[in-house]
Amino acid sequence: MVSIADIAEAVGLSIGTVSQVLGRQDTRYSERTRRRVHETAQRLGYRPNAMAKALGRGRSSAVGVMFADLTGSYANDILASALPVLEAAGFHTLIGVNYWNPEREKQELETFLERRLEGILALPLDGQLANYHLVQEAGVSLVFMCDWLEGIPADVVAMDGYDAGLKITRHLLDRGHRRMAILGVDNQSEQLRARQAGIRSALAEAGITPDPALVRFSRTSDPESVMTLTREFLALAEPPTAILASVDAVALEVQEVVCKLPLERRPAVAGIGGLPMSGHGMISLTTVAEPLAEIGRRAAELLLKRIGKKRGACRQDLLRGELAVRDSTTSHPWKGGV
Amino acid sequence: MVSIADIAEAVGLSIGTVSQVLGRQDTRYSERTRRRVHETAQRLGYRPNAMAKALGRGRSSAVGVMFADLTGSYANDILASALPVLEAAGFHTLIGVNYWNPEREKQELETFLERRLEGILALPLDGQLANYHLVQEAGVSLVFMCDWLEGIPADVVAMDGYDAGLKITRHLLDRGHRRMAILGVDNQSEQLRARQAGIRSALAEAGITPDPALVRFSRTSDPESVMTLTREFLALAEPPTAILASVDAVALEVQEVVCKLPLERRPAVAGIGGLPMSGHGMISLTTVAEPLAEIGRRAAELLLKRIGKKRGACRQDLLRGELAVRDSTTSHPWKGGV
DNA sequence: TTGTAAGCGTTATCAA
DNA sequence: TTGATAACGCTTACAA
Repeated sequence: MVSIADIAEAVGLSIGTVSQVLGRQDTRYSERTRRRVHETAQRLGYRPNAMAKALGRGRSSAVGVMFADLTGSYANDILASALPVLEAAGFHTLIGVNYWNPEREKQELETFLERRLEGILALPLDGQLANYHLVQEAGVSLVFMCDWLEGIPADVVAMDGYDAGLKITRHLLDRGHRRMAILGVDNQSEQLRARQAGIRSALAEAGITPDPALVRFSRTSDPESVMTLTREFLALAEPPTAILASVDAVALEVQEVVCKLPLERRPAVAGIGGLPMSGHGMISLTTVAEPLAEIGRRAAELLLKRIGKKRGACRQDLLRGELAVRDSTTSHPWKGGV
Repeated sequence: MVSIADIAEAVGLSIGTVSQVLGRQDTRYSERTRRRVHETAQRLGYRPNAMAKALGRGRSSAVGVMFADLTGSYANDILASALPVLEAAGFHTLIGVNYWNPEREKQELETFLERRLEGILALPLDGQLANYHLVQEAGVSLVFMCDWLEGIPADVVAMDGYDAGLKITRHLLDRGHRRMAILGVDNQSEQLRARQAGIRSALAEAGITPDPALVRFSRTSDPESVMTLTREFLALAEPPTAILASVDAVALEVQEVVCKLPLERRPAVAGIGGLPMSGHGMISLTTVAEPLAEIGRRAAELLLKRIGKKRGACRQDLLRGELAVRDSTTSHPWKGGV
């Protein structure tokens, strides 16, 4: 691999000079020198060594982004809007995936730290305070996206879950539903808690006390669990007229069951999140869409600010999601209200 | 940041000793020394600097994986099976995304090279020979996944597109379709070419010469284009009884249009790829599923071999996809054949 | 069993 | 406008 030293030798200049010419767009060297250095670098096929550079400068100029998985378009959409911001500021971005495994989350964060990343954007697994303690002890800037950890003092950019819960529930109420089932997940992250709170508030507003039999929590990422609960709802003496899931993925599973029923027995279904799948004409799930692009952009900007000046109060940036009304709550027998 | 030198000083040993103790599981040092070094490292909160380590050893122990985007579960599933293999061999994995932009693909590959990655797993954009020439000139091991570039001598692990085309077409023929529309995409990658070839072979087998009016190519990633073509098919004097898309994403768009039609006018729809969405009960698209997990695992293994011994003939590992028969081709008026 | 010292490929500082 | 030289944090002979 050709190094700066090879260029220096080939062109008959010192290493320092070559480094300077190649590293800055300074004009403190003669036109002739600069031209010769660049030409030689080109000719020799020189490619800077990022690690040596980082070591020499004392900073990696890189940040990390941590996701639980890469399904749907979560990671895709967030990165699409975060990357340009980060790159414009001269940062390279490493992507970490923990596959919902706390152990792996720790491991990935650890490699982030070993690579001396200057900041981390993370969608944290719920309950893993220790992992992010690690990050903060290491003095690395941290911004949570989409969710957060009570107890870790970091900036947050996320959808306003309370508002989302409120919106979707009011929508169902508006359509005349008085008896709706609430399907949460046992993964009790702050974001999900907020959504639940919003849902309950909306019900309370309408003077409805949720029937305990209609409030259940499915095991995370276990489709079977969701289907079973759904069937139980439907088998009740007085089944719900609507099923509201606090996460789109769960709502989609609910639909798997519901779509087998004859039209007149199907409850309305709604979710929260805005998975791309929910927008397909054959699924058409009513939901509140998380503004992922906006979240990614703002999170990146906030991280840059943090990297700039470490200290300062934590910002909690909650963005409103948009209600997407679709067939799953409108083209039903009770269309137009009771 | 605490370094190996800090530990050495604190414990009263030389830097070399500390490095050895921390870096190997050798037993060539006294029990006492090893214990003290480890304890001190722990106490001081030492975290090795990955970049310094790489520089010192002359190898990065890292590889890169390049994707076009992170939607669906392509990247997710491939990584899920590739990462364990790579990690077991002591490699860290960097993820690159090019968002279908050749310029960005080049840029990302360039940073891979600047970080001195030892190998690259890539799902290449079609037609960008130059980008991967770059990689090979740099002497970095390369394995293509899912698709490949004619002209770049690299190992390949992908679904057998020809076989997939054959399978899905035969399935439609079996169900009695004689007049089917073929919807490709103008992105003519090798994988897509192979699928088209398979489709044509199956038709030829059945003695069918495709009606030119029924073979069209949509602009990649342009839903409008797909919908328009679909409507044109349906508006023909003699409309097709089935629409076969060479990519699931396109088939899903076709379904967007088709699902609005009354049942008796709906053609069957089929795709190739196996997007997770296609398996949802409300979509239920017949397709040939790419064995992503297997592709990821094998690609990683092949890459490791390549990193071991650079030279050797290129392997082209084509895996059979599995036909998933679903409602989109079975629950139709012509169910059971013409 | 431990220490010394020469790299690895840069950047940065300070003379010349 | 250039050239030495000391970092950066670690590995790895080789010497003691």
